[in-house]
Amino acid sequence: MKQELEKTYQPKEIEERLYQKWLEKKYFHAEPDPDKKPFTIVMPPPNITGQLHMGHALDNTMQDILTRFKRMQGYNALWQPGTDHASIATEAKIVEKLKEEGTSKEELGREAFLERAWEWKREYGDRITSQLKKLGSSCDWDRERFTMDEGCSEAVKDVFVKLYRKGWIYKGSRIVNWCPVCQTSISDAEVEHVEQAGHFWHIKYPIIGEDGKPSETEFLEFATTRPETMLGDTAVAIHPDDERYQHLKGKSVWLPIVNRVIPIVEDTYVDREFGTGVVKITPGHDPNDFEVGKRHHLPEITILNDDATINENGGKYAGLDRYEARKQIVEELKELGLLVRIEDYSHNVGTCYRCHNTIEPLIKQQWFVKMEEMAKPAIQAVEQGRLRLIPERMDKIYYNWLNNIRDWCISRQLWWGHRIPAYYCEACGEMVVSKERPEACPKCGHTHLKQDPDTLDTWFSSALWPFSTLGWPEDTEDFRYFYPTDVLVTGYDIIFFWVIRMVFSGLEQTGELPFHTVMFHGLIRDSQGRKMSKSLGNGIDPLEVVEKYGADALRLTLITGNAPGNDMRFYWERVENSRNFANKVWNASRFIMMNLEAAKENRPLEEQQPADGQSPAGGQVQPEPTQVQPELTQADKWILSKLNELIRDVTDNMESFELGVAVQKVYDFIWEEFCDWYIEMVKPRLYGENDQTKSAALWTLKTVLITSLKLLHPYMPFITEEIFLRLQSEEESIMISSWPVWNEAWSFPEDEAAVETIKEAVKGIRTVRTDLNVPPSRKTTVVVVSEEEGTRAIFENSKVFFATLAHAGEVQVQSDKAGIGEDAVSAVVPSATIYMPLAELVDLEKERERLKKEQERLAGELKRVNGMLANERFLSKAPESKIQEEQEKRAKYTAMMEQVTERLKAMGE
RNA sequence: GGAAGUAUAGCUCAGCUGGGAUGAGCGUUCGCCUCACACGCGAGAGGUCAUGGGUUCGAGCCCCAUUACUUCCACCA
Repeated sequence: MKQELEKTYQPKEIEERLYQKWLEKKYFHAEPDPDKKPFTIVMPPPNITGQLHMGHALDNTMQDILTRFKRMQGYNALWQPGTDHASIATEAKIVEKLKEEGTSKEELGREAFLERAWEWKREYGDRITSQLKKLGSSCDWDRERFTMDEGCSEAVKDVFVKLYRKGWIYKGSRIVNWCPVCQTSISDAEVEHVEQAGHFWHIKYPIIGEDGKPSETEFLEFATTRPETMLGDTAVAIHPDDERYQHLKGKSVWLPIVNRVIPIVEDTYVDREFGTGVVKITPGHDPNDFEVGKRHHLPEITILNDDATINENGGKYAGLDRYEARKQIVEELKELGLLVRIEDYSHNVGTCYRCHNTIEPLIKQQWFVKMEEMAKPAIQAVEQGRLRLIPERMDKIYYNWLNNIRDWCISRQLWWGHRIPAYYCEACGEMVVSKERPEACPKCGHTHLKQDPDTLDTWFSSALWPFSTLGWPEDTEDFRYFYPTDVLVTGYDIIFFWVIRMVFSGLEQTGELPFHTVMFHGLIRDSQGRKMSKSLGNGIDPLEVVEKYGADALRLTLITGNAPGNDMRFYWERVENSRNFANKVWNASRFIMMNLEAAKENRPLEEQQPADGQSPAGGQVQPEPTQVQPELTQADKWILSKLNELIRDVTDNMESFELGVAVQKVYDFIWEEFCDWYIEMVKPRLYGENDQTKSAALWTLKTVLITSLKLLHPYMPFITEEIFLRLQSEEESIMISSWPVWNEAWSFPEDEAAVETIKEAVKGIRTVRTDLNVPPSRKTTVVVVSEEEGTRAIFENSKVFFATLAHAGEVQVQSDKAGIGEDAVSAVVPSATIYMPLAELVDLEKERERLKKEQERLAGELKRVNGMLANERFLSKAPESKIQEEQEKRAKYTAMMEQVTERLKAMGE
């Protein structure tokens, strides 16, 4: 406290130093403690390939706010961090790098490739976590986990085997989404449908005549967006009731190019209204056709290789890329006279969510999770209110997905990830699903078993994250104590990938919901409302913001005005405003510290008598300075009372996850009430030589500051800690101090109202002076006239405020207008009329205009209130309190109107 | 083809279960370097809360319809 504080807040050095201290002191670390209630949040694990972006910054700021809030409330708060191996994304990056090096994963081989991947993990795995630290994240780094840790992998194997034994994981040959670039199958959730401009090729196949030969006159016409798939056509379908084609039932068509006779089948899947009402059926490459094929026992012909080139079933087109083949096939059909026309057509194409290339439906042997049974309890959890989604509208999205859920394809043809715990006997082919590699085949006893080459969908392990990180499936103390977790904070974009899968996995595996609340936030967009993306180059690096303005400023920016589930635009101007607020807090503190220092030199400040506070979690709490000093003035009581209300409101808002609203209230309180009013009001007492109330003022300044810093701490951890430590040496950190609690002793409704009255009068005087261009240097005599004795008493005791806040010289308070000149100007406020003899300074014509304007305004107000009170139905139906409220307003406005009118009359109007 | 969201001050957004829009930041106008802060202080201007109906004593908020933009889901080949 010795050193002089900088005039502006300099976050950089402070943030680094404090975070280091927090780490050293282990404040973030949580251990099971039966005497305290736990509060747990699991961090959505960022990808090891990832770089911190604004989405992470928002996500983690919210989690940190909740964690710090609960920690201060006395909960045993655990914020569990970790990273995700992100199998497909990481593997793609490594493959890319290998390509640059002129090699490939095949060349390297599986083992060497995995070694490279682990190297990658070691190199980049903690990049993102070190970036998170720059934000001030108070997660328990001692507990950092990785989805491919031994423990998490154990959980994955355990769940896989359990579900397999239950029959809810199965292996089957089904049509799946195949990404020819990533060279793996992906789940339905991982397919992004993108509208693309394409073509509709109208093609006709000759009908096989009675003679068994293709007709030269009779054709069946249809249209397709993927002509190359004709190589795999095994039928043509019509609707059974389509009158146009009744005569073709049971007949066949000639498949050109491949020269194959394929049947005409009848299926209600065909929409008669669409196109010609004819569909070519390619069971090998279209999910619907696959179903049709099953119903009609059609052969399934695969025509594509894994890299989307045509395979040997494509005859002369074999080896060509899918698009090249398409081009040439269209050309050949045209030559054959079978291409009717080409139409421009815009349609939805499935693309891979990782590499954005067009996926191909392919028939593959894959592993699936049966979803029907597990979906049900997940739906019920929300229906019954046991799981709360914020905002509530997410419920519908949640239900919609679960009600239409299809089996989850979990196998990936990738190397980086959890390998599927299935083993095949090399002798008899028997499959064994087991956590450990079996010694011998249970069927034939052969000892050579080969593990399934596939790995699991990366989301399979993320789905277990809330409990696998706590040691499950072992019955650990951590798991018993911290699980279920409390709140999950995440973006709405991963509700399907992750949130829902955690819910049903948690319910199935642990019998409990993994969390009771999910708080969704939106996206951070650029100033034009566009998504921040690498390709657009419009992303803003959160670390750059931290570097320039500090982590606290970034955090405040991201939270202020951010409503759950809504997107938000990023503006540098908003960060500047946050920085300005930090500076405001800094300077208010600087002012208070300077005065505390000055006072110390004269006489020691009395220590407060703390009263016991009780935390909702029943944990140990720091004492609250609830004892009120006897010499507190009205102003002191007013700010304490306001602060008390703030404590209650902010706590309520935070309990309801209304973080943006809560911080706005703290902001307004500190800047307006505390800085602009209270500190200004208190100055004369501090500067006075022998003011009796000086120590009360100092006590109040310090108490209000510390308390509001605590309320602000979850949002702006660094600056609040820095000031807290400089202000008082007895507590070692604000982050482990106790959260303020509303208390009766700080409730002063009368003093609150009195100071509001004074503020009103001060504002009235200021307005008049400004309107009439009275220079600030000009002090004026102020005469406050009020007929009401109580009001006079308030003003009588507050004369000093008119001097400091309203440029007043002499102040008189009286019950009538005795001695007031006809040419004084006046400020009419609800509680009083205030006169200032300024005639020689102002243009009286201007004063008349001003009063007339005021008269107009009051007339408007009176019209409204009178209208309401004249309405009989309002009087009979509205609640009594509302009516009374309006009546009071009427009285107030009527009185003010009288004053203004009288004043105008006096001025010869 | 379904479903959701958004439409409030020049800009970006808050506005809790319906009760005067004294809403916030930025911008803007005027006056101030007032001994914590010009990253500041004081005083303003600026909104028929998208449109049309309805419910209600009373609607930014509830209901219906419409328009615009955004997003999610969906197998119309």
